[in-house]
Amino acid sequence: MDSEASLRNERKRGSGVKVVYDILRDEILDLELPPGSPIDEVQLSERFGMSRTPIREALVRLAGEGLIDTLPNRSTMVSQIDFLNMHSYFDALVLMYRVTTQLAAKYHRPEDLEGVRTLQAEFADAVEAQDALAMISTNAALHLAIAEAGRNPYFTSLFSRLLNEGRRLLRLYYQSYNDRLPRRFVEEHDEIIAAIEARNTELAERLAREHAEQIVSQIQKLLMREERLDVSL
Amino acid sequence: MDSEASLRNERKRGSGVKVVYDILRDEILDLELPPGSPIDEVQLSERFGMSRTPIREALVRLAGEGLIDTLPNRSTMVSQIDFLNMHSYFDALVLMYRVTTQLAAKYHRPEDLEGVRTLQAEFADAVEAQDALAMISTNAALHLAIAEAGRNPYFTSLFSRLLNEGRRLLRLYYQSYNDRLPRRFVEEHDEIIAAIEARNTELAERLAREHAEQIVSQIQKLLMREERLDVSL
DNA sequence: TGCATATTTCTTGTCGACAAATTAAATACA
DNA sequence: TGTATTTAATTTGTCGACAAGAAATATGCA
Repeated sequence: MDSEASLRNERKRGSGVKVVYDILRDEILDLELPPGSPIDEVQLSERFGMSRTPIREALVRLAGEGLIDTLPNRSTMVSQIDFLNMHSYFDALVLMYRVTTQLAAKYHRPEDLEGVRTLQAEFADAVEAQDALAMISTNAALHLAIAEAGRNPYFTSLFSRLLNEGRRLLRLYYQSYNDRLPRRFVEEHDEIIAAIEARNTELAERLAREHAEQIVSQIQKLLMREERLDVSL
Repeated sequence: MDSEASLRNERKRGSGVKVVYDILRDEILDLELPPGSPIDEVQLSERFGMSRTPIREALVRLAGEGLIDTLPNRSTMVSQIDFLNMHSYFDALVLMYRVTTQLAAKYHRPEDLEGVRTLQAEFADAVEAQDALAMISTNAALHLAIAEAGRNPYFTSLFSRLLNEGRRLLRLYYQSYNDRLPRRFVEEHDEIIAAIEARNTELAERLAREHAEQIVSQIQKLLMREERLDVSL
């Protein structure tokens, strides 16, 4: 497993941290590194064929985004998904859906919508193919593109963080995405995009709110189902 | 100037980065390090009496919060205050004022209000003493305490970031705070706290919104005055 | 055997040094 | 004198090594 380490000498100076950061980030979000997994610096330095210094820098960045937890002088591990404060997450997610969509209707430029439409087409393909993992990631990319058209970096960065955490959460339950609901999401996306294009801020906000609440209520149903399973075991 | 470096040997392992991070952060927010200031790693390592490694880690964290900008292989410097996208900042600030106050009215516990009242008293003292710098920092602390009573870490962390950036911004114009307006802020704070205690979410949200818009419009007036000055020079 | 203490092992935090990238200075040339 | 190319100096990115803390293991003692 030295496919990454073998790049040792062809790496450009300064690119190491980004590579490590991106790969670890994806592995955490895809649950390849499940919550609670220990993060060993020397192990990572062997795997990526570089010293501990750049590894460490990547870990500091991940810790800054709350993806890993570091206990001083002790182990560092992938952060837990907090099921207790889930309502905080849903509150923030719904609000960001609303406000970013509203701002997109207000401030977008025509060329922004091209990228959005491309991603919407990819999302529709993923739904058609019943590829739940692709649905999750293209959905996040789509809404992030809408947020960027709203041109408020504060909202966009918070929204991005929330969508990433959601990616981790949804991956736990992606099996149940194989029903008829996603098709409704495709239609809702189309409506939202149309409202943005028409610069109808009120409608865009309302549709985004309903869309977000749909998603949240579905996740909550999944969580409750899971809880019942826990009890019955 | 080796008052910091002289602590070399009494420092506990692992505390170095936090010290450097905290000090640099304050110096940036207080404009002792104005936007655009170059950050030299070896200079800092001499000043703090430690190697470049912990300095570097502190800088990575500061970069993660957008307080410094790092160009690869080149200099790193204190990030600029972005006057062009100011409306994004105000939009986000007002929304966070509203939502955190609303959630505080909903979820606060009685003991939360003790800390809030203490900070409100400190704010009133600062206004009475016409200490603009203290007003800025106690005001931020007060609203952050309210946000924490709302118990949504996503909103609280974004709000904290916004208040910090505001601290930097306001410090540019704090002279003009020596007028009668701050007294009105004291009264508005009292009303907001009362609404929170009464768990009147709608009122709390409305008051917070008006309060935030007051502040924003005052800052905007200051900015416009400054622009006129720029033109006349 | 059961518990407290000492020792070893393992992981993290820090260090000084080196090498690559960039910038500044110096030299060559028209 | 002005511009292009080389050379030196500065600064960042990376490395290997060492030391401090904490955890695991071993030892001493009742």
